[in-house]
Amino acid sequence: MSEIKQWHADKGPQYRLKHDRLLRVAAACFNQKGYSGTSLKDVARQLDLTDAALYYYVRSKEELVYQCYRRAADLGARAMARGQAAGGSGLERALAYLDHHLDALCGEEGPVAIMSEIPSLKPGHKADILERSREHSLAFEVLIAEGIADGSIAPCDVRMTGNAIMGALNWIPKWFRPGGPVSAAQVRGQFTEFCRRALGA
Amino acid sequence: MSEIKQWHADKGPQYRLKHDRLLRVAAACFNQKGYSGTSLKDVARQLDLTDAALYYYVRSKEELVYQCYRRAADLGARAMARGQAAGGSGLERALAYLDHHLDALCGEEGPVAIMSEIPSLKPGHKADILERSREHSLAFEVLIAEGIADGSIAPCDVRMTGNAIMGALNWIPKWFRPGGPVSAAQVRGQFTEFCRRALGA
DNA sequence: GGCCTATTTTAATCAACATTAAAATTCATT
DNA sequence: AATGAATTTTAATGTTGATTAAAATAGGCC
Repeated sequence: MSEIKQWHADKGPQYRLKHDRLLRVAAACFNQKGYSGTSLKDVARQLDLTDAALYYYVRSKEELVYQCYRRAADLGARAMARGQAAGGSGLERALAYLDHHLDALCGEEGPVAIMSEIPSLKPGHKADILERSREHSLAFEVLIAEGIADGSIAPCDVRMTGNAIMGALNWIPKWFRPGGPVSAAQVRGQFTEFCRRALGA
Repeated sequence: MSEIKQWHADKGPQYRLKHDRLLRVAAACFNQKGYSGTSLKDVARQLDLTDAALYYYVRSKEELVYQCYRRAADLGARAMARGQAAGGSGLERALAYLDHHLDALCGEEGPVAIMSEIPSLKPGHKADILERSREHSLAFEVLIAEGIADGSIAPCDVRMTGNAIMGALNWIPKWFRPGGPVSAAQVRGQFTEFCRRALGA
């Protein structure tokens, strides 16, 4: 990550804006067309740029993917932090986290990349993303465990339950389209409702 | 599909066996290394073959993916059929389906491909897989609706709930490894248990 | 053993993108 | 208007891995 900081450090706010836009557009492309299905030209076209121009913002396609995933991980981590900081029982905090994460997934922060291609990241990047993922899953499992301890969540296999809910969450970008038949608010409400039922004691 | 029938029709049982083995190995590769991360050479190596030899079984890499997905869809459809045929309330049938599908996902039928790369299929294949997917989702939603009608499932947004559970299910091959710390039987039991809680009235 | 088919290999070929280098343009600042 | 940094384009170049064609091998059957 220090590499990226250095790479970005000196650039102005203009740069940052466009770079962020790039990540969102790329995430949308990867989610919709698949990784191998999206060429840099595809991404560039949506930004009114040439494919070559992307290299001003990114070292390689691999790094573009990596940064998309990193962004996704950051958003997830932020949601998790908020959830943990929320008051109430374990269940309430878990749901608060989910609500925040859903907001990121479906809301204005733009599309978030589904991490389907972690394995084809280069070793260092892969390790980084995998570590963050594990951390995230673990944090969620802790929330569940705390909920069980305080009686707000029904006893269950924590690992399994965590995996199930994370899976359901990760899959959302597959079927949710902003501006589609279902609104972000609906998804948010109904999904947390679903989880409340699934977890509640 | 008629194309594949023709392609396979005259081949003997030897062929069929190896072809089936190919699909399983390929599915495992795609799930573990990602689509772009697995070259035909990778797949071939695991079969003690040369990459070129695969073309005796498959027209192209795209078709290999397609057939993996088709196999996944077939297994899903079979599980669904069994679930529908099972007796009991809507909830019981839904759970029966899930149990069968989990069996296929984690059991001896070998690894089942995660459909992450549908968008990069060629139009005809894409349409075919998408249609089957929709059919499958719809069938599951019907089960849920019937469960609500007969009082075995708590009222909920059927579409949303279906998507959530299908997402959780589809994600399983991402974290489940046969021979890993968690047994297939455990996953099966705990996952259906989870769904029972989530759905039950 | 000889013949026909099924299967696999060897050795090229090809094509699609990713990537790079150099040149052109934009744009703020003076 | 002139200068220099930031941004983008044009025009090659490379590389990876899919694909193909022809040749080699294996195996059942007469």
